[in-house]
Amino acid sequence: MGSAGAVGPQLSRGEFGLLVLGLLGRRQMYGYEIVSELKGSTEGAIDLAEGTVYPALRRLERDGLIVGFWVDTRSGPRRRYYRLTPQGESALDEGRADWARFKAAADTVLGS
Amino acid sequence: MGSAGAVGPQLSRGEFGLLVLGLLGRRQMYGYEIVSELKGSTEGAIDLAEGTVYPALRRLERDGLIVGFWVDTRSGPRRRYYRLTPQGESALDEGRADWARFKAAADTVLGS
DNA sequence: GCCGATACCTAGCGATACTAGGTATGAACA
DNA sequence: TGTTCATACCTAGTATCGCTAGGTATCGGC
Repeated sequence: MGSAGAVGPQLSRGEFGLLVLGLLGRRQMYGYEIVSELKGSTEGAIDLAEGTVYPALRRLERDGLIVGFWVDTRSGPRRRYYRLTPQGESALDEGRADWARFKAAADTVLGS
Repeated sequence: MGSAGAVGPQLSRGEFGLLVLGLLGRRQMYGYEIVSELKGSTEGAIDLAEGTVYPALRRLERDGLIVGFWVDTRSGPRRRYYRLTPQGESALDEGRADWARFKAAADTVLGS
């Protein structure tokens, strides 16, 4: 699934997971950073709660799409950074394609 | 809610409801028609199950965004048509704006 | 009379997004 | 010293959603 099926199921459920994946496709990041980066880079249009992001990261790691590792800091609590696995890169590619198709389809329906 | 908040919550939960609303913004339709119309006009990219569409229609009606009415047919079972209420039109406008913002934000994140 | 296409509906399941908390670290300041 | 703040992580519980997998009913054609 993912590449062949209709977009609906993919995007409706793993939508935000895909966005997290997209961020991690640029560079490795930690959860708290992802929350503020998402909000900042989208001018507040996408403002996910921590309670959304942390479980999403766990699911992505559970599914083998990302790997996490602890990094100690000089100031403040340690951070758990994540980066994409090869599987994650593939999933991101598929996700981007799914997103493009869904976007086009939704635009057709919404008449934008 | 709707106009002011971040797009995420709106779209992730009412996403398909918005698409149904978008179809009904063009003309009144009945459930079964919506299913095939969605699939057809998006070339299969959006293929919602009946078990998705009928409950969505009930929610939209419950929320006052659409109204349904039975129409007898000469051939086959009767149909329940739906059309937008004034509230539904406003919600569709807001939904389109939300969609545009979310689309732009997601494109930024996904780098498309 | 039976089958297929149409057209509606729902219970139950799995998954998600969010709320509303909680814990812990280190810096700044009095 | 100790209190507060920003950082940074986590999770239980709740509401809701999309889907599966059924079910019912109407009408035309054979």
